[in-house]
Amino acid sequence: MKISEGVEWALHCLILLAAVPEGHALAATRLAEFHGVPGPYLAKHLQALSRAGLVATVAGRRGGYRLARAADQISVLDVLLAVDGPAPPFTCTEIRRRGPAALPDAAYRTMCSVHRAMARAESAYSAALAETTVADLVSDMLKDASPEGLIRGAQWLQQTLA
Amino acid sequence: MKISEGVEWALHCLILLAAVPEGHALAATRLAEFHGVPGPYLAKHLQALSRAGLVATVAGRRGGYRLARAADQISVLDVLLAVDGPAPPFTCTEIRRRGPAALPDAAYRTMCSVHRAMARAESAYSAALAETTVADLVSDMLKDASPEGLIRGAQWLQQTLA
DNA sequence: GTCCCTATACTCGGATAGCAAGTGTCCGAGTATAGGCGG
DNA sequence: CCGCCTATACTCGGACACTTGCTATCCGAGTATAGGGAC
Repeated sequence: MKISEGVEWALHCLILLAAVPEGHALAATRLAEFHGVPGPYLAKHLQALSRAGLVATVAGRRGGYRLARAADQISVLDVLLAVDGPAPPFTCTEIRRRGPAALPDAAYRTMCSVHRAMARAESAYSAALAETTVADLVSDMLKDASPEGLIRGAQWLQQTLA
Repeated sequence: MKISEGVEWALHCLILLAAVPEGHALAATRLAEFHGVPGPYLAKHLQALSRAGLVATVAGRRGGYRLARAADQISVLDVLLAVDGPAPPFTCTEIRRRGPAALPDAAYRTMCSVHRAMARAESAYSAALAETTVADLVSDMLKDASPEGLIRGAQWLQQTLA
């Protein structure tokens, strides 16, 4: 089990985008250089966020990405589903229907016990991610980050948007 | 994010092994043919369970696998960690330490907010899996399965162990 | 009849190929901007 | 001086190679068993 690295990148990008004032946008190249990650590949994940409707794109010369809705209306779960895909981590292959003890398909009305147990765990996982929003990440970050780092980030942002 | 298919197989194997009476064992080949999965590959995952101490191996002619401890002492989380590996799904690459707003490593005392959010969700996930045991899976399965299927399984097991 | 020995057949265990998905990169289509030109 | 037009430079979007890890398989080392022989 492994979560795509792009999820982490996307979340950090959304945190940064939350600091961009209305009417401005950040290009994929800028987001990449701020985070020190390969630009073209980050663009791929930003496109996924765009398809999912989490960020809006602004075309043209001073274009780029901006949040499509308020930061407290974007949950971490939304980001995970957008970047990593909506497929659940555990997929039941119904192996109980194979082998010498198999029965006709009509005999299997309910999920198998293994599937139920995994589904319960995934619900708990999703719930935890759904109740955390990008706005929460921002406030958590502001609470713990060193003033020095925040100042540098703000200066970079101001200079880049100018 | 995708969980190895072997996790499902391993759980079903443990459920079946829970039905094996004391003093007997089931070979990997038998477990594979009961579940209709490729034998040599299943063996690989059974070895992982063996390394983790969840199942005990019996060598020799009438050998095979049996549970290493009581079914209510084996949690689903144990199985996931044994088969899928102990590495957490989300790995923080500390991208906040890169780019123009980076600071010396000493400035980063706490986990970043993204990392904390993912860690919370994974804790909820692990907790849900830890409180479900193989014994629970067995009783759930017995509750819902059709009598016909249970009879066939019991017959197969009796015939195989004889 | 009982015990011991040997050969056997079966078991697990790790090392070895094949394949799919994630990772990383590139170039083309489209658009807001900036400058130049005409009125 | 103001408005319009054109060329430009920048943006996103999807299509193309590469690497890592999961999937699938095989053969070798080790052991309890079953049979045969000796006492």
